[in-house]
Amino acid sequence: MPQFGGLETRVMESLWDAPSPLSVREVHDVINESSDLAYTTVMTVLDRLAKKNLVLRDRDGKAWLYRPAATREQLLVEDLLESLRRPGVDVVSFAGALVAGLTESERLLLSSRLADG
Amino acid sequence: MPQFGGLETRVMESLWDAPSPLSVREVHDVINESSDLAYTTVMTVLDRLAKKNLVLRDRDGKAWLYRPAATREQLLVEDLLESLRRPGVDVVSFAGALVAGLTESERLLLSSRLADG
DNA sequence: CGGAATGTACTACGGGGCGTCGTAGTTCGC
DNA sequence: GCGAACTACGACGCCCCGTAGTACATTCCG
Repeated sequence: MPQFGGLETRVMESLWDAPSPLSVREVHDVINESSDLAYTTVMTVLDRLAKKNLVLRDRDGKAWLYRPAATREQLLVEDLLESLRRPGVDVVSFAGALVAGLTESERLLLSSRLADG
Repeated sequence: MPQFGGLETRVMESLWDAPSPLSVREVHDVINESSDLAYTTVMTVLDRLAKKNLVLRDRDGKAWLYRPAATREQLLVEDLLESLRRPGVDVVSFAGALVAGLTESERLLLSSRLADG
C-alpha cells in the first residue's frame, strides 16, 4: 500500500527472495552482504514493517520469524488499482500510454493473460 | 516518478482538470473552494513542483502560468513500468494478480487496447 | 549453577520532505 | 509615482525513516 524507504525495500526483498520466513539475524546477514549495518537497525526496520502490517511474524523459540504480508506483485496491483480508480484518471488513456511503454514481449504476455482471464 | 504529498496532489489535480495553464491565483482559488490556505502556501507548492520538474511554467506578464509536465496516466504508466522491471518482479504473477483485481469492464478495455497495440 | 550469547523492547537522534506561512522585494497598470 | 498583484526566499514544525545504543529477558554451554 505505501511506498517503502530505501532500507525497507532491501529488507522486503530479502524476505521476498527467501523460500521461508527469516529471523532478524538472517535478514541482517543478507543485508550485510552489501552493507555494514547494526543488527538492531535491521530489527527496527522489521519491527516498523510489522507494525505497519507489511510483514507478518511468528514466534520461533525466543526469536521472531518474519515473512512478507503480500507478494511484490500483489502490492503492485493494489497500488495500480488504487491509483487507476481515482477520480479524473482516464483508464483509456492509461491503456494507451501503457501500450506505448511496454516492450513487445510484455505486451503479448499481459495481453494473453487478460484475454483468458 | 515520485509520490506526491497531500497538498501537492490537490494542486496537480487542479492543473490536470484545467483546460489551460493556471496562475497561482487560479490554483489557489480552486484549492480554497474546500480549504482556507494562504496564497503563498499554494505558491510554495507550485514552486517546489516546478523545481522537481513535475510542472512547467511560462511567463504571462508578471505572473507564471503553470501546467503539468505529464498527464496522470503518463505518470501512472512510468511508475508501473519502473516497478514492474525491478529485479525479482514476476510479470506473469503480476498479470495474474491484475486480472484478479480488475473489474470485467476494465479487463475488457485493457485487453482490447493491448491486443491491437 | 552461572556467565556468555542471542534476542527483544524501547528510546533516541538527525536528515529530508512537505504543509504552512511571513516578509521583503519587484513589476505592472493607472 | 503609487498601490495592487506577484514573486523570491527563508523559516518552522511534523512525520517518516535510517541508524543505533542500552536495558532487559532467555537460552545455552561448561
